[in-house]
Amino acid sequence: MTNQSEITIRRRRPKARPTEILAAALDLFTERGFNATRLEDVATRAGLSKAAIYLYFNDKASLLTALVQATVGANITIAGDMIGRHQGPVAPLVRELLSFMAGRMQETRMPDLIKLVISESRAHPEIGRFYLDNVIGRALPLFQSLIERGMASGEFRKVDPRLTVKCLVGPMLLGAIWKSAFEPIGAEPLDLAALAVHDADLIIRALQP
Amino acid sequence: MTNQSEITIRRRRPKARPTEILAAALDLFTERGFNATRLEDVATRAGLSKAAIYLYFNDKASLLTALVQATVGANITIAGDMIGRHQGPVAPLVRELLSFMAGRMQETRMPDLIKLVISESRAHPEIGRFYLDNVIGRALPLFQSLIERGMASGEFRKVDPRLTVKCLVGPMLLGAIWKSAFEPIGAEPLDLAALAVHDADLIIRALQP
DNA sequence: ACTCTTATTGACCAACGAGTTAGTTAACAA
DNA sequence: TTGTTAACTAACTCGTTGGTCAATAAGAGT
Repeated sequence: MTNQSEITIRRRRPKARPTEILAAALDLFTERGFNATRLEDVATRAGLSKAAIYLYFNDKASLLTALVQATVGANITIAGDMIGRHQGPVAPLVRELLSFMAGRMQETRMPDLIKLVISESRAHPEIGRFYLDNVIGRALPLFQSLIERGMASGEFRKVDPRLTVKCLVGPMLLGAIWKSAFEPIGAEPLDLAALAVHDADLIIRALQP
Repeated sequence: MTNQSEITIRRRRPKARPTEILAAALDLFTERGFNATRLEDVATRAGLSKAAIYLYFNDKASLLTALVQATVGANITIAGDMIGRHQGPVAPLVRELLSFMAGRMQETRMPDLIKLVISESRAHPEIGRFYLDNVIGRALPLFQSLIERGMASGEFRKVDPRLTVKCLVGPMLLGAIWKSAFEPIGAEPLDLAALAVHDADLIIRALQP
């Protein structure tokens, strides 16, 4: 408020702008939600004017699209590598992957982004479609291949891999929504790491022949 | 469009209004989302004027609150009865309860309502809080007591009941979001009944001593 | 110093939609 | 028939905000 060093000095830094804008947008979208966030506020937080945002993005929705693109892709690629590289029994890898997910959920703003995508997928189908194709459509088959590998080697009993994958991932989705939607309004904190361990434990046991 | 019988005849039917308004609101909220729905449209679909809505509801948000209250409370009570009445081994009851949930998800608009609550809990904390207290805060302990009963009788092995409940419910939440957020934009349909059966199956197996 | 390019902005607008109000009409009782 | 009340609406207010544009200034090159 009384911060005198906040006097805006016009600067031309076209390279740095987009990421600054996205960072500000992520902050505000997760704090107040997509609709309640005024582009004006994104601008001030990013240290430029609202009009300048339109030099770098087409409209409000494309901010969200860019955010999803920048954030989620990387994690899936890492997970894919983990799975591709791995040899031997798959049970430890299942544990490792779930713990990896839990870690990302605690450290990054993935839960908020997931909530945003779910919330806005009606009003902005492009965003939902992108998420469906690039996150869900990649993550689920990845896990599914893992289960199938375990079944082929006799490590796991025969089950429907598609349903099993959803049972494996469901609790983590619950965790994400818990963190992003319910903790902010007073729900007791949920230990995602512990949930991941327990989840992996239950599913692996359930898959013993 | 050319429906001549649509000439609006003013009627005074105060008893019927609220439910008609809520029905219209539910339709539109789930179709277009909460923010994108104009109160004007709710009014026309309900067959009255926007101003009349304010005779029955305080504001837009209270429409959503009323919707949640009317829809979710009943189911939980039913589930509570099922659990209270039940005797003997709990495994069959777990299956029955999950299948009951799946049924409600397929037949009613619960998935859409859940998505709405999640989406709007930031902008309208009262709604989120209500859901937290009356749905989550009732449903989870209910399931938890069931698990604990099974553990006490020796039917289940000892596990953390809180985490286990979340692993049990998570897949159903995934199902709800799948139906409400992703199926409308082209995701392959998900058989919730089959998911419920599989989910119950996995968890019960995982809980064998 | 002086251009020239382009990043940046202040000021604007059009549209929109939640909520209000003053007036109108249905229903019913006396 | 008429008066009264409660249900209802047309038409308005008013704050809000996404998006635009002409004007401005920062920096690079000369």
